[in-house]
Amino acid sequence: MTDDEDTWTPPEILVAVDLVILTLRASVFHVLLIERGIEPFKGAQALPGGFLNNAEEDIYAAALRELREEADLDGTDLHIEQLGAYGTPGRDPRGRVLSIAYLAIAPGLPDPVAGTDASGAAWVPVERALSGDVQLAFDHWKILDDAVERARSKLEHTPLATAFCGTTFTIADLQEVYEAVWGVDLDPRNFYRKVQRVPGFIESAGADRRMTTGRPARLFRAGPAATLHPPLTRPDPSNDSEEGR
Amino acid sequence: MTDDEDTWTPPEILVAVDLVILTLRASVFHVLLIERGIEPFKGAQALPGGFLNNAEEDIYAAALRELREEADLDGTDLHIEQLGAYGTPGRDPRGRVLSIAYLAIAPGLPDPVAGTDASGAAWVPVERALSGDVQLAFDHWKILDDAVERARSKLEHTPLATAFCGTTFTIADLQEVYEAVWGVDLDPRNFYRKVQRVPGFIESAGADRRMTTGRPARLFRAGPAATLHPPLTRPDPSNDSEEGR
DNA sequence: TGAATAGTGTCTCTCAGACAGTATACG
DNA sequence: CGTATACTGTCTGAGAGACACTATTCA
Repeated sequence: MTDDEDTWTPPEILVAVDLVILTLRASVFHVLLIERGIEPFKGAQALPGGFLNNAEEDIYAAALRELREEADLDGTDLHIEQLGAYGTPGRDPRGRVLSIAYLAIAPGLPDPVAGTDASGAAWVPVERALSGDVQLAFDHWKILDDAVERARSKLEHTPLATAFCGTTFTIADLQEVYEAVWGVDLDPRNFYRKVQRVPGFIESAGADRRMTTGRPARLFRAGPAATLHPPLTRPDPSNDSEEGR
Repeated sequence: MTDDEDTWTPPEILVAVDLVILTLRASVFHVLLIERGIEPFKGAQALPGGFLNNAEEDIYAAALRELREEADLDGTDLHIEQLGAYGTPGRDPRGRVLSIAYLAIAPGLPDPVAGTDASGAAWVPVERALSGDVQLAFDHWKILDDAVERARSKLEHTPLATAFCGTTFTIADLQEVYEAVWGVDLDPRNFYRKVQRVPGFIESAGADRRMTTGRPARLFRAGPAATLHPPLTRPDPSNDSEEGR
């Protein structure tokens, strides 16, 4: 905006939207990946996403549209937040593409995605997707890594864990979310008290119960709190090299 | 990416970079704002920023360039991180502009910015900038608000506060940062112990001292830690309506 | 009845906040 | 000497983690 005021015009750039859709399936933390059918990165796995439809489309609306087209999910039910912009030149071999990444959290979906627009959509365990065994297209490994860290961190200070559950859930369900996303084991009894003590985190959903062997559990729904006071802190990973005392 | 595979081409969009530069001046939390000299929003205050130079420029590099051009700051010394993308259609009355916002933290700069590219650059207290008394251009109020909340939050879990100080600082300096950014008063004695206990937060910078009235203070520099364990938590704002006991 | 899961009580250790008290500079 | 700032010690109450114990269901 300094030199060449008369002749210079700002460049126009291709803008895309990428989605990191996280969920819990059978108590395991999963992400939705799609096998690319065309070059570049043909045959590799990629996050669902695509370009803006037109120069007037809102980026958030584009994220909702891709969610519908590629995962057959209704974004109005889900937690969605923006992760950030990934715009390093060269990240797409076809040319300059600026991608806005979104993080979506879905309640456990029992069946693999089928009949969707993209062929080869599949839920992949996050641990496997980040392990290096899976070939990820573009800079999608970095985007996924950022998304997972964002989710892990937000579990501590926000009620994000409830977004992994349905409208009602038990405290054991909530604990499964924390254990799967953080990759740790938690004491059910301490977890129980801790969660109950945070004002506005969860509230009772009637005297309802639930089928299982053992004593029925109370059902809860997400409460009005936007942040957790006190927070639920992750166990310190510095206690790794522990001895049997 | 679904219909009109043969005829449709993705739209190209103008991409800009906006900077939220935060610092401490005389123990008060400030942000750098620039008075706009041209329409739209002529006469209003705006965050420094501008369009990408060309279609190959990296967005992070563009942020560094704007930092140099508009604030005469060298980004290699500063903490810089991406805040997010702001792309609502209509945010710029001239047309569709997607803006990538960056957060920069600078050590206290004693003098107002002068001799810079943009006329009317000024440090404005954050509280005043967000109060509504200052007319902010575009959606810059929202960007600033997000940036301030990001900074406040990161003070808890990362050594970000050291980015507000020079290479060496006293613990009292660090406390001023926390007090100014959070807008609270802290007990110096508890703060002292708390900060010292976090491994890797700060480390002694020799037996150096410092001029002031009263006992000289030890100097420290930023330590190697990327996150603070345990964190420094903000006082609970729910203790507002307190009585005199 | 036993197995399985849900939920409670209680102990101990650590940490946060309050604040008395000591140390070292300047005038 | 007093004053101002830097730093240390100690008390108390709240929360984290460990774990014994009670409650309620199904087979």
